[in-house]
Amino acid sequence: MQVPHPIQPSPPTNPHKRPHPQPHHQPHLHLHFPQLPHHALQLLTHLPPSPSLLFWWNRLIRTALRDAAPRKALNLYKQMLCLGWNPDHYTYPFVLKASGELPTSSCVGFSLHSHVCVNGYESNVFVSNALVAMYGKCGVLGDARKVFDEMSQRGVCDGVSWNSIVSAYARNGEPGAALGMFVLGGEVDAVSLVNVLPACASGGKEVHGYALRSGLVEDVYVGNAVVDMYAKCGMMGEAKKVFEGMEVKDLVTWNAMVTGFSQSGEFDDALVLFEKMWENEIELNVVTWSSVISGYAQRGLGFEAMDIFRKMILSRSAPNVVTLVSLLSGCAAVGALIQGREIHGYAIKHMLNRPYGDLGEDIKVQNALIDMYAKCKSFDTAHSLFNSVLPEERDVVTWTVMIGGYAQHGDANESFKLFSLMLQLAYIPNAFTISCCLVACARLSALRFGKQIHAYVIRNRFESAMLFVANCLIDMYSKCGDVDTARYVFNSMVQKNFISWTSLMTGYGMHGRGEEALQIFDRMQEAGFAPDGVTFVVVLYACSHSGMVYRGIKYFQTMQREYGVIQGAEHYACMVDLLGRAGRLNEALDLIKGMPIEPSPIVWFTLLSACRTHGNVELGEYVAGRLLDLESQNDGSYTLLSNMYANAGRWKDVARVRSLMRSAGIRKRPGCSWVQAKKGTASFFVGDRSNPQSQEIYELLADLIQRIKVLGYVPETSFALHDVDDEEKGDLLSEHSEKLALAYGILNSAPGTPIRITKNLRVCGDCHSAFTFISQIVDHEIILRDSSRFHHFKKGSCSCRGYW
DNA sequence: ATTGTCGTCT
Repeated sequence: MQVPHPIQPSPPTNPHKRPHPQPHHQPHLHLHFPQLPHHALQLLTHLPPSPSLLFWWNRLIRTALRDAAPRKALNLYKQMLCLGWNPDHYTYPFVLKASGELPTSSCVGFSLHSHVCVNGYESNVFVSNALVAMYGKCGVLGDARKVFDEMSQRGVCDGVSWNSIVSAYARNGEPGAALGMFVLGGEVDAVSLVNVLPACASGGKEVHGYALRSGLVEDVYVGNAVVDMYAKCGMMGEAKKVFEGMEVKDLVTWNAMVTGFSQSGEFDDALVLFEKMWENEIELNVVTWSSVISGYAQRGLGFEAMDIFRKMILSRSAPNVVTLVSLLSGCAAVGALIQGREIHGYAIKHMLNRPYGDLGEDIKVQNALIDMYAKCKSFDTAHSLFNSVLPEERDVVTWTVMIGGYAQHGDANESFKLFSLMLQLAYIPNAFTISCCLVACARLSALRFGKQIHAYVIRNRFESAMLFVANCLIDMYSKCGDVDTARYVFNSMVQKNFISWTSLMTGYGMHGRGEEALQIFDRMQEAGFAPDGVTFVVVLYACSHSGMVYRGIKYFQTMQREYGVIQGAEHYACMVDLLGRAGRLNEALDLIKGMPIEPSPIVWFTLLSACRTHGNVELGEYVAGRLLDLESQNDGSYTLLSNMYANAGRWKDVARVRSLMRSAGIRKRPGCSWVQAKKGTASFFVGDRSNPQSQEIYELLADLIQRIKVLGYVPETSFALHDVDDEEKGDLLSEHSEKLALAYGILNSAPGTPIRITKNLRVCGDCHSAFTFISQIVDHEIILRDSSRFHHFKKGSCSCRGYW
């Protein structure tokens, strides 16, 4: 068979096959190399290996690389090996580049390296340079450096070698080493600048200056890298200046600006630029679209992200994995299940299980889908999707999204099961996994499990993520009722950030330890952290839960003047709570009336809650009216109003509210409590008799109530009736979920150990009083967490000192 | 032949 000469290939002809239709915009390609890959491959597979024809294999591999199909390139390489061909020093740089572009493991790279050595090409400078680059992209810095050092010992390093090693350090989070090698390298070209600019985290003014002086800034790659460097440093002013000064801009330049604005919080500017790209009829690529979609998604604007996606499809731009992952995270953020399903359909059709597609890419879409379904509370779909991913294809994110989904939106116990299964199957959790488990612990107040996770963290050093993990531990310990251990974790931190301080302060606030919270507030400022809006919410919350009315007012008054933090609706809500708990209802009302911004439902709700506590029906009715105008679907508002009437003995009004609720189709959320004991977590609804120990529980409860009555406990009948629901029988005082949980806790805990109870709603007043008395006669400290705060009952008193 | 810019998840 006649084979075209390799140097000037003439088109191979096959009369039996019509040429494939070629895109119209590539006429030259069509003329010179029609169907090159297809026919050449056919020829090559039928020819005996010969060095003079190796050219064709190399050419095929290069073509695959140009088509951004590295897996295909590697398959070609495999194929040629199978057919008995020997690669040469031209082949290796291509295949090494291909393996570097695969998002998954370095295994391929290692075996290619061994092929290189076996065939004796490691002394070729091109091959060695490609090896350095490949190891850099696979994140194997040590081997990149080893190859580089061997070259430099032989004295064969060229400019490309230096550029490659700089790039290796820069892209693997070693900016210092990258800059060091850049300085050592001496010879500087455009590529050197492009490689070193990402390492200039705190501004690369010098490199930018050099680019200007040398004229290399004219190179559009260099200009883009400069724009991107400023954008990543948050110096959008500088970025914009460079952008406007660039004579040659390309799509990447625009994209870098759009992303820069979006990531530095100036999303409106990003959108302006995006519009401008439309107007200038710049052909947008997948990066542009993904960038805008991710901008919306990160701001929780899932529906807007969806609109951009539709626009993208209409303009015939092909979404890729990144686009879908961004989009799904937007759907997850707003719980947009329908839209999420739409994306799922799109993914099945266009994205998953493609030939030459990469499994390492597929798993990212799968993870994002699982996350989306879990956050949209479709746990069955999420779990079956999770199960459908083969265990060997799962990665740590697959596990983490599933664990996190259950922890935050579903069954936290399920998180624990998954976590232990994950460890059994020898997957390595990362800081995010740990964080999700700690969220689950906090939700259930599962202190024992939380301590096990803490122990795991100590055994398996989390080095660079330790700050993040420790912050999560502080939160977990606080929410599990052990703020002293939270403090211990805080004290032992080598490095603290804003979140560390805020978390601990929140912890003290929750436990009514306002003095300590305010000490932390002062120490935090001494440590150089300026308080912001969130900090003041925490401060005011701590004051109100500790009865520190005067100081709360003081902070509220000075936060704007002295700290420059503008008062938002959330701060007003805290103040209403603070005044309300102290019984200063009219002052709270005046505060709301004087608000410069529209009062949010939560502000009115807080006042209504205070009206109920203090039995001010007249004001309560007014407040309820305002509240229901704003938000008529919240079961809590109706319950408060009804309880308030019950308190005042106005049973007709109670019935009126109940029927109002019924006609609006609103049901009271049932109270539920759970308790940790030796046997694990047990949960109880009102009048619950499903627990196997039910009989003992009710007997113990009756006994306890008899005994505390002697001590002066009087059942508060107003509360007894407050929860009476026409449909619910047996809603008696003694059957409240928290009382059942307490009895279970006493039955199943060793004397002297604290009993930890969590309730989904606010604790009822009668239970609070009963708990106080019971703590006098049992050998247990009782730690009760309700939806508002913690109550530590000890020897006949409660930590909330009446501010509950 | 080899080194180069922009977008993603927990």
